[in-house]
Amino acid sequence: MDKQSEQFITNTHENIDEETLFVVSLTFKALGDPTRIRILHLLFNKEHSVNEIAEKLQLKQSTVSHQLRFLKNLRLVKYRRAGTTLYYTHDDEHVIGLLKQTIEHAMHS
Amino acid sequence: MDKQSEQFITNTHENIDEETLFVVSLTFKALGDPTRIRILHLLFNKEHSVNEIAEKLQLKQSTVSHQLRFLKNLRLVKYRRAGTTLYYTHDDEHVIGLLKQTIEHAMHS
DNA sequence: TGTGTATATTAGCATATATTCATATTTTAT
DNA sequence: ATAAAATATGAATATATGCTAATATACACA
Repeated sequence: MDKQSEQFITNTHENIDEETLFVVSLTFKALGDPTRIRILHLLFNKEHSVNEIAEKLQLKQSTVSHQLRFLKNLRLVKYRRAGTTLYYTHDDEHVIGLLKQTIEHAMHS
Repeated sequence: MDKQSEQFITNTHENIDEETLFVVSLTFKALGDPTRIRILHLLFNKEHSVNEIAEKLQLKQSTVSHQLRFLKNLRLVKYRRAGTTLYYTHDDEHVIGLLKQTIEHAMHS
């Protein structure tokens, strides 16, 4: 067995494949910013428009819009339109679960 | 009831306190980098020295040392000394759990 | 004490990221 | 068609982040 194959096999359980690594790090990166955490937290229980989010969290409309685009690209949020208003909700139960878990853990420690 | 108190109360369940927000975002930030994920993943099952990590993951010793310091500051890893060699292990079951969950989820989707 | 080995630290650089301002786009209602 | 309201976008800026080379430190042992 040549060295490369050997290394491949011996590392099978220690290496993550590139694609998984990419997805996992992106997921955590999305949750690694206070503004995005606050937005997602606000969307825990009910939908909010962009302006509602901006007002409740004291952020610029532009900031909220940028972060929502980020979250939407990762399919972590979705929206429904009502006239000119867009109501955003979360769209990834797994990620919301991670966030809830971690908030719980941080609060009780 | 004055406006400030009113706002405080109505926002009680929508706002995260500053300290929790800080801890949560730091935790996710730690997991939001491919290199740190690979290191933690390598430490899932057994301890590794700095050089072992560097060799297995094809990273510079300096890079590994820097990331280990980062992880140690957050108490995500610890080490034992054996002569001049430091063997690192993970040191936060909750965070390792988050990582395992997310890797599992990413692989089966 | 001197030498080799393992790890840590410092400084510099390049890239990534978050926010803001200004402006554009989209939709609705008149 | 035009105006108003809500949201999105682009560009600029400031800061954060990760990597690297070079060097320093810590430990073991002759």
